[in-house]
Amino acid sequence: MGTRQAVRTGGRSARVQQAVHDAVRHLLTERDRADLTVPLVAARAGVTPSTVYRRWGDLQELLADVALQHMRPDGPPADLGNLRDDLAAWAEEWLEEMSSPTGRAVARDVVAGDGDGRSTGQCCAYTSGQIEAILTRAAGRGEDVPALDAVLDHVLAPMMYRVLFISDSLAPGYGRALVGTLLGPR
Amino acid sequence: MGTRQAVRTGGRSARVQQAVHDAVRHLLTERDRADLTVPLVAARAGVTPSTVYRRWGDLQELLADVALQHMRPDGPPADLGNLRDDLAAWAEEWLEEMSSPTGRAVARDVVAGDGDGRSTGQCCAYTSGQIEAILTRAAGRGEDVPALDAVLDHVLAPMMYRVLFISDSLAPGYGRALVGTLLGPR
DNA sequence: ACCACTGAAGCAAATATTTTGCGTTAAGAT
DNA sequence: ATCTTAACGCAAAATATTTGCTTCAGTGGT
Repeated sequence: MGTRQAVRTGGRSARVQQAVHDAVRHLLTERDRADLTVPLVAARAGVTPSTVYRRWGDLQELLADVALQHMRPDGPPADLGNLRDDLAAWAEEWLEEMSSPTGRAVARDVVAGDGDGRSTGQCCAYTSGQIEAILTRAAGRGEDVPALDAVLDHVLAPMMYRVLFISDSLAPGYGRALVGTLLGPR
Repeated sequence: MGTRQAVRTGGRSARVQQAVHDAVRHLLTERDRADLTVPLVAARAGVTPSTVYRRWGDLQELLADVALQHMRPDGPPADLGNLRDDLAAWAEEWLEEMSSPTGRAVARDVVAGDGDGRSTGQCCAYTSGQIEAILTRAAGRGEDVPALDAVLDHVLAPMMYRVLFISDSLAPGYGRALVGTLLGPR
């Protein structure tokens, strides 16, 4: 019984994943999402369709995967010196990214493309991680901090609800207002 | 220039819609949702696939349409005599329906299947209508009532977030607790 | 550095699906 | 009762998906 072979993460596999992701992102800028197809993406990526089908299963899961990359935080949350401003800044930035047509589509793709709970789970992990970083930092300063769940319930959830369900443009300062409601008057 | 012809709502069209919806609901109880296809649904409904494609566009939109029926309230919200209990009862009932695997799938279908904002919009209309009925009734009694948006932000949104993004089972009393946070201590 | 092992990609044939043109049926308006 | 045309059925054509088999190239062992 030989050694167990590892999953392949580098080299050609990595290049294919990169090429396919790039192809999706590029096509999404020049065509309507409704007429994206796997063969189209594969052609643009210089890959056979069957490769895409075997790795991602179907277009929905591929879109969810690409959407997740889009949601991955690019760095630790900004440090403005106090909890209220840190949370408000993070919320406003999140809204800025997610309330655009592109952002809304990203959110929908994440929700739509998870047979199991993988993509939504990873999405939660990203945002929870960012919020936790903010809370931990504030606790280190000696501030009173709310529970992570309270922030999810009363700041993130309302923003996500509006992004997913309501297409009206959002009032500026909405994120900051939610933080104000959570933390109470200054 | 002749009279504009109306959309057909009754007779054969209605029967086809009914048959197709029934077929989807039935198949969903005996097969995994991943291997539902339009031809399969059409066969069960006794209809040609092209009929389904022409009326609904694709499987996702059909599933969203069926999911919407599932979310349509079956009556006015229960009247327990005061705002707090009315909201709490409504929230708990909503959770009961939507936190099951079936309920989660329904929510996901509504979000996934809307190219425009039709299905999410209708979904909002249903829930907003129910909440508004509760608020209006309470106002008629002379109670202080929160704004509709406040209920959406701090009661419905957190519940929807958990249904869509977190697969853990929900703590009993979660809906009532959210209402408590919104309305303040009794 | 080379080799053996095998996961992942390519290719192409077999299936399944979606789209489309056209004839037919029946809902709704006059 | 009659007319108009939206919506359905059918079948052919176009696309997309699955699958068996072969080839290619990371990864770990020597």
